[in-house]
Amino acid sequence: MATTIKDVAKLANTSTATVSKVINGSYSISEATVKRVRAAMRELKYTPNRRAQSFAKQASGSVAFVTTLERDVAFQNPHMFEIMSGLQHALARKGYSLVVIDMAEGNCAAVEELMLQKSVDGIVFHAAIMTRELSQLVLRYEFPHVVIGTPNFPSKLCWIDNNNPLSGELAALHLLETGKRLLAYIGGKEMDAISEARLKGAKLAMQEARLKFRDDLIMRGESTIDDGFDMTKTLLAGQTKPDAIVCANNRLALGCINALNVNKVPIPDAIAVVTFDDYPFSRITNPPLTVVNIDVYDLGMQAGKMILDKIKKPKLQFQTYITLPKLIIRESTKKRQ
Amino acid sequence: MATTIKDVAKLANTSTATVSKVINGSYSISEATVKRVRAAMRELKYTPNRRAQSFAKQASGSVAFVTTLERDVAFQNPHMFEIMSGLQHALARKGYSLVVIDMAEGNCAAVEELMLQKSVDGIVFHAAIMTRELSQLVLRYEFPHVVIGTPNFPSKLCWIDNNNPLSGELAALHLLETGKRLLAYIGGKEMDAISEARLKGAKLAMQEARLKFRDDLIMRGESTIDDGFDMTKTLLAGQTKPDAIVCANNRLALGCINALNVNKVPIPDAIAVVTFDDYPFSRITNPPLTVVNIDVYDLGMQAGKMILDKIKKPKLQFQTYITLPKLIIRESTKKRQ
DNA sequence: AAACTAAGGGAAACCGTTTTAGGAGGGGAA
DNA sequence: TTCCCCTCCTAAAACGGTTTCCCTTAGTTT
Repeated sequence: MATTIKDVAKLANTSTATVSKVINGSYSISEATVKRVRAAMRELKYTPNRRAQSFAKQASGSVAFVTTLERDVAFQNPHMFEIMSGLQHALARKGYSLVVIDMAEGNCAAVEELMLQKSVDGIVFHAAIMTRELSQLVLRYEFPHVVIGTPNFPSKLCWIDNNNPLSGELAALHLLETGKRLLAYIGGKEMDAISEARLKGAKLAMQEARLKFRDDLIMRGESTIDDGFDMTKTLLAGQTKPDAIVCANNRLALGCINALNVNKVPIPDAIAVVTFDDYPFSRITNPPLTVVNIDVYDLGMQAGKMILDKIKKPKLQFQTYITLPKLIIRESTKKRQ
Repeated sequence: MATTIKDVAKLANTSTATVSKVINGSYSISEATVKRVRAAMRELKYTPNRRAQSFAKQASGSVAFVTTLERDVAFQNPHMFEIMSGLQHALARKGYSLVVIDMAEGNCAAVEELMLQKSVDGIVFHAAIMTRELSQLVLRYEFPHVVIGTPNFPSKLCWIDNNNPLSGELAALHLLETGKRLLAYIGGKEMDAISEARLKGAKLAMQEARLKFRDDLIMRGESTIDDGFDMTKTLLAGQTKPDAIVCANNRLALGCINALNVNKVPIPDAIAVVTFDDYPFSRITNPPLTVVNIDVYDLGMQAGKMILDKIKKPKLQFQTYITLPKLIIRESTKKRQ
């Protein structure tokens, strides 16, 4: 039999109500009593039973992170881990715990259950799994939520995201500064909101330089190493060869670099390459990759803070970009020494 | 006001006890009653309140995964995500949820709290964060647990791990088969249990071939790309040059390959390279890496099943290796076509 | 027909907290 | 002195299920 609040009350010669108040603060209790209770708690090594607590308080003290742990996708999203890390830290700091849910392909039922069961106080979604249907569902229940990343359809959901357009702009600007003019873009399919946002930013940078992104230099495919390779080959075979390539993400970039190397295209002299998000291996590709990096850990952290805010004040509404992208210049865009 | 079990009971014209029994099964209830109750539940869109359930049942229905989400370390452990994925799936299948806990540097208090608070029914630890102190703590509380990976000190904890020695053996065997004889090993520090286990296996393979691992060809350092690079350089500068290098993990391998390339050492003709764990980028290094791969997803899955077993039968004791390593041969050990 | 058994169902206890409503006691104001 | 107000504390009622224990009923044995 574990020690309960009653044992503490008895030992401290007071009522359970008083003990509870001492634990939770926010009530006026005389200093003497507080001391007595504290001593009793210490003596009995008492810790409140969390299950009873969340039952009585009508709040679980936990937040769900709904994302995809899909085997292959997870590999494509090393970021997920860092986001989760930031999220967990933000929550733990306030005594909340993080429950990870894998949202298999369109399985809204799992999320509905989560809200119905009241097993968590709030939900953080990864934009990658957000569908219109799911969005409706969350709004209908008026459940505290935050989406990390921008949903790729209009919605009234609360979200926070990195500034992807700005990232794209920075990438293109950098290339322009190194004297490149014929920029190509290798991105995901149209539904890939991140890729599109970055492209948008890149286009903006060109426009501001009174240049234009050539439509035939914009390629779209799956976000895989293989497709990055193929799209690059297609670009090389085209009539207008670019003098720089912006890759929407690291997988495409890996494929791209590989294709350039195989075809013995000098990087960056003939074609420079820039991509997004710094990874350990960005430094050891041949040549090392220039990237526009964003702080995903911080993104998770902010999301954590926001969901806690939302839980406190459910009416809170926000849609925002956070964390500024930062350019890390490596050999894929600058001459080797 | 949410709908409760009472509402259902009233509508189905029965008692809450009966409704509860219908929900949980395992009691004899007439078919007619079951139907009536089910209908009422459906009509009211009733879902049991999970907080109340875990309070009444004295079981939270969740399992903690205690690991390190440390910013840098997480990058070094892309595996963590896959393990987590397998774990989550195994748990979800049985209606359990996964709580992720970051165990900051030796913070046993967090784990003790977890057990004291009874906020989870069992704990899965990642071996990387296992200390003697923590081990004692868990054993003292007799708390259901599973350690993924082998603790690097003797302990009575329950654990499951990949067969790292066998992986090492396979790696070395493969090199021997391709005609290599002077094997070098680039690994983590002595306390890196995984690295040591793989080395042990590699040594065994050599022994069986009546060869010996030369001590001066065994290097130890941090598991970073940089140290992999440096250790390889040291090997190249040594008097006895190896004709093959076994790298304890992918970071070391990346550094190693890089160093060989920089020094224009032909791979695999002069020196072959083999490492462990397949990553997307294993395919696109120059040359692509031969790896001995293990199924970490499955590891997580098995750990999930085991912790559920332990929760049911706390006396269960096991320490075991699972999942067989598999060799994936690429150009870093075979001649290019 | 009586006695026994098994199955179905309900009343009430229980799980360990929090929270509410109210009581006791002391101090200050009228 | 009386009244009021504050402070500190407590008894008891939630919170929403599960589980135990017992009662009823119908079927089976003897």
